[in-house]
Parts: sequence; C-alpha cells; structure tokens
Amino acid sequence: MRLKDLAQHLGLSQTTVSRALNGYPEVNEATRLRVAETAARLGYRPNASALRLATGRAGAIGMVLRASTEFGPHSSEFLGGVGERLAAEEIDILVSTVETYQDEIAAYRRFAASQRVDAVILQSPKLNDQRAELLMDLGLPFVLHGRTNAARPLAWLDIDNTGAIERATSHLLDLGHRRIALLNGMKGQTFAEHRELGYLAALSARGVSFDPALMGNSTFTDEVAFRLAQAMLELRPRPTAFLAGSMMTALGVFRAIRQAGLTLGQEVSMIAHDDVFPYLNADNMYPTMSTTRSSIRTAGVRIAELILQILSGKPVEDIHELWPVELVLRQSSGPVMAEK
Amino acid sequence: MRLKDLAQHLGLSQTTVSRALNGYPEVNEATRLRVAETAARLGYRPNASALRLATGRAGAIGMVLRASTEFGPHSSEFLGGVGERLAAEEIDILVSTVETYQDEIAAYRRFAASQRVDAVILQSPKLNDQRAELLMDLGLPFVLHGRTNAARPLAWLDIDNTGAIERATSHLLDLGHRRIALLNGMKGQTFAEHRELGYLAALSARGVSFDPALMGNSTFTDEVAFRLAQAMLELRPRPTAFLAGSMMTALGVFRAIRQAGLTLGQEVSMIAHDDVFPYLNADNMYPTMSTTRSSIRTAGVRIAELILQILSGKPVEDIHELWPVELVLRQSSGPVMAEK
DNA sequence: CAAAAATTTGAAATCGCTTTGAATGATCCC
DNA sequence: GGGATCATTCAAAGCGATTTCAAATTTTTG
Repeated sequence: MRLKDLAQHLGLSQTTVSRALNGYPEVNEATRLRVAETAARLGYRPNASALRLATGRAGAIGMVLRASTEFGPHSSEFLGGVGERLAAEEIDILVSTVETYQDEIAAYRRFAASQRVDAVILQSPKLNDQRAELLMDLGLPFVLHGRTNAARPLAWLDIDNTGAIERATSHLLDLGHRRIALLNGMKGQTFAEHRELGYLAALSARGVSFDPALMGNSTFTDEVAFRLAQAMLELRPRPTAFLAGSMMTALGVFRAIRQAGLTLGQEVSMIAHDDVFPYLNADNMYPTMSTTRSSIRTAGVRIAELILQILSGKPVEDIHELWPVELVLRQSSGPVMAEK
Repeated sequence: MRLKDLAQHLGLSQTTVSRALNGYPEVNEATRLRVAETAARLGYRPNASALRLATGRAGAIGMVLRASTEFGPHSSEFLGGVGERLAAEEIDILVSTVETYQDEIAAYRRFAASQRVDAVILQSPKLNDQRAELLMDLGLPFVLHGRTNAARPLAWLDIDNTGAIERATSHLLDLGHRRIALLNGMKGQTFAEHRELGYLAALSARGVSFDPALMGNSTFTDEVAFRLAQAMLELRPRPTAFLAGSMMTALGVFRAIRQAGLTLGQEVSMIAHDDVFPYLNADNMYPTMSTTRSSIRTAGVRIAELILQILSGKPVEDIHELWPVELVLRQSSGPVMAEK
C-alpha cells in the first residue's frame, strides 16, 4: 500500500492525499476526513525510507552502547525512559553495540556520514571526553547524559553527584562516623570525580582526614564491590560506614558485611546510590537501604525531550539541567556504635 | 558528500562510482581502486535512507521491549549479542519500547506497514503466542527466541529448559533432597511451562509427590524471590533445596536463607539458572553457585545469524535450534542434611 | 454580472541512491 | 580490414514520499 495506490483508490492526486494526512491547511475538510478514514481502513503508513529521504530527517536517534562497560540495568532503564518519550513522536532508537573505544568513535562517524540518525545521546562521559568533541566536529546534534569539560557549548543533563555525596557523607558524619568508605566509579569518569569532590568536601568541612585506603574505584558490580568491601572490613580500625556507588555495589557490600559477621544498620552503616530499578527496591531490602536517589528512567524521558527541542531548533547553549538528588534515610544507616 | 559530488570529483558517472563501490564486476580495476581510494579519503558513505529506498531493504531489524517485564539484564545481554553479529553487516537494531501488550502489537504493525525493519526478533513467547501469528500474517520475517505452538512453521532458537531442570532436579534427588522448591517464571510463558515439565518429570521418575506449596510463579527479581523463599522456608518440613529461575532470583533466595539463619550449601541447597551476566558471576559468589548455564549473549549472536539467513532466503521451516544447557555444580548444592 | 480573490486540487520536480538498457571504444577473429 | 565480441562507461528511469508551482474551481466583491 503506497501513497500512489491510496491516491488512486480515492481518486485523488498524491499531493492532496499527502497534504491531507500531514495536516496542511489547504485541503477541504471533507476531503481530509475521507482520506484519513480510508487511510486508516487500509492501514496505510508512509514508507519510512521514502519519507526520510524526502524530508531529510532520519526519524531516529542513536545510542552507542559499549558492551563491556555500559550494558546492564542502567542502560536498560535509561533506554526505557528515552523510548517512552520518543515513541510518541514516531522516532526510533537505533542501538549500536560496540566493544572498544575505537569502535565507538567509528560508530559515530558512520552515524554522521550515512545520516542514519538525527541526533545521539552520549553517556558516561569522562572529564575531558573526546567523543563530545568528535560529535561537535561532525555536526551531529547530541545531548550529554552527564557533564564534561569542553571548549564549545553543548547540551547536557546531569544529576548533582557532588551534592548528593556531600550530603550523604555529612549525614554519616553527623551520626558520628569517622571512617567512611567510598565505593566509587572508575577514575576519570565525570560522575566519579564529582562524587569524590563531594566526599572530600564533606570530610574536610568537619576536619576529618581522608584515608586513601577507604576509597575504591571500580565498576559497579556485585562481585567487585564484595571484594573491595571485604578487604576494607579487614582494616583496623575498620570503616563504620559505606557509601556504595550503585545498588549492585550495595548488594556486594551487604554480602561482605554479613560475611564479616557484622550487621548492616548496626555495626556498619551504608548509604547507596539508587538509580531506581523496578526490580531492585531499596524499600524491600532487609534492612531497608538508605539511598541517594535519582531515577535514571526519568532522566531518559527528559533527555529525549531535550533532543526533540534541539531538533526543533533550540540552541544547545540553553540546554543545561542539573538535577537534585534525594537523600532517603532508611534502616541501613544509623549512629556509629562502639566497636566490640 | 553525495554520490553525485563524489562522481563529479572523479570525473565519472554516478553509475560507475556506485558499481565500483559495490563490487560489481563490470568496472575497470584501475577505476575501482581510484574510486575506492577517493571515497575513503573524502569519507563518503551512502545516505542510509536513499540506499534503503533504492534497494527496498530497510537495513535494520526490530526488537520490541516491554518496559515492565522484558527490560533488565537479560535484554541487555541479549541485545549485546545480536548487535555484535549485526554490526558486521551494517544492519541496525531498532529498539521500540512499549508499556502494554496492545502497544506491542501496534508496534509490530507499524514496523510492517512502514517497512522500517527487514525482520524482528520475538522474545519471551507464551505457549500460544498471538504475536507470532500476527507477524506471520503481516509477512514480517522473524526469529523466535523460545518456542510457541503455531499452526504454521516458524524459525526459532531455544534452550532446553525442560532437560535442564529435569537434570538439576534429578541431581538434587540423588543428593537425597525430597522437598525441592521451584521458583519459576510466570505461568503461560513457554520457558516456565517447560521448566515445570522437567521438574515434574524428574519428581515422578523417583516417585516423589509434587507439593504445590513448593512452586512459585513470578517475575525474576531479587525482591519477589526473597518473599517467596521466605514464605517457603517457614513451611514444616521446610524445603531443603531450591531451583532458582535466574541469578536475580538466586540472590533473593540467598537472602531469605540467611535471614532464616540457615547456610546455603549446608542446610539448604540451591541450583540457579544462569544466563551468564558479566557482572553477576556464579563462580564469585560465596558459596559459589551451582547453576544450569546457557549464555543468553551467545544466543543473541546466533539469532542474529539466523535472521541473516532468513533474509538471504533460507526457509524458516529449516530453522530450529534447541540448545543444550550445562549443569555446573559448585558449592551451593550438596547432600541433604538431617534437620536440626 | 464580470473581475478579483480565495479555496482546493494536481503535475512535476526533488531527495540520493541503484539498476536497466544503450552507447562507446578496444580487442578479436577469419 | 571489417564484422563480432568484450570491456567499460553513461544517461535515465525507478524507489515512495514531500513540496513547489501552476491550474481549476468556487466565492467574494464592486
């Protein structure tokens, strides 16, 4: 069922049918109704490739996912949010999976040269992210999920990692904790650097000295977190509180705490960062988990919205959003206890 | 940089340039080299929409993900596998996220009518899956990840869920367990039904009667599993072994076991199904987890391959693959202990 | 009631590529 | 040497939509 067929069926020209369907004003209302009705009845939908060629818009946005690091629950949730918003506009999400950094660069070049996508979403930036520079050079519009240092203005949305960790750390300090471990992301990642900043700021505000042995930089997996936490719990004096970078991390720390014969919420406190996964609920853990919380899905929805704004001409220098992070206190964090 | 520009630059016709780049035989070797070199130097890539319109191929395959149920680690890993194989062929993955079943049906209709994708991958089938029927009606090629009952032949790849659970159950029975709990997926899902079959077959082969209280049907989340397992552990006599449907489930069960003051691998055994996630390793758990194992990523790679075969004309009735599942015994499963 | 303006429709160009069918030269063979 | 063959190249016709520009019809106006 092509436009031509539909037009023939209606005894109209392609022009008129096209206009009727796309809401142009210069078409008789009766005709429009007839066209719309017939199109719906016959299940007509414009051929995507033809439409894109004619309009010059690709009707898709791209996301490049690095299989080794970026996959996992975070991406899924985020993708869900993006899709939710974009579905309404009939814009597709094109997912490209790559293994290496070089592949990722190549993927963006392909996107740009073949005009496969109208814009991309860039995730997990480093402090000085070359990918952002590349995209600007390529003239491929994008929204950055996170922040990076760049000479030129770019659109970004980020959560206030510094503020979140600073508050969480301060809260633990208020509860009397002095040996607070930070399980952070990899060095160089913007969010990790920001969290470290918040952590150090809170410590120094109370005159608590920083102990490098209490800071770990790793990926956010259950297993790595378990090992780091286990090692830290063997220190003497041992840490009395943990700041876990993600809920996965929290699960690992939790296991290490139990393994050491300690009780979470008693001898050891923990505050974890919660990106809000439907299948990993801080409220349903035992003990319930204190968290710094910000929905990654909601961020996805919003970023999709920002992309749409860029595509309709809004200047990128006007697009910066820094989202506050909630601190939700539950059972896993409590006052420091005297060591037995 | 369009084909036209490139041709002009080379002093050739579009025809010749196009043929040179696409490897047609009727072009002088010297010319081909010159064209290839210039194209590479100028970074020419055909416009995706134009190419698709001209060839009639969409150059993309579709996946519809139900946000509520299908997201999460499984999809991510699977997607990684699919992408890995498809990237080599310059075929994109188009991800559409939906909330409801109705949306999902609509998404497939859109795919078909707008010819946005050449084929789709269908996941998480039910015993009688209407989506498969729809896709066949629409004439949209697809590979089913799993199995379903259908009148017409269709391409599928599935793992041997029945065999896997049957072996795992038998093994536990061999170890003396008689009260074996099964935490299964939702009723109606093919894989869950298959697993139930394997479970019942193993029980009845030893003349062990089936206790409905020991079977749970739910989604595979940490939290739901925790609750189910907690409730089961309050039964008297309580289950001495668990079959966990996924690694997420296993984590929940694990927590419930600890919560009940029991030790996994001692008073209680567990065998979990492992889809092989890089960030959740059965070997690195404490105790290490016995599993039925089959890589969902590898399945993704293979399904992508099967799609390519279908697109190049292989009849779907020749495409059926049933993959065996490994049983990997580790510390979490052991002989039954006398109840204290 | 004729001329002007507004409304509604359509023919054809366009987007950037592939591919058909024809044309050009070079090479071969008798 | 001239007709047939082969190797290269190109002009132009699609692919299925949108959009420009012109034409036809209706309505308004003086």
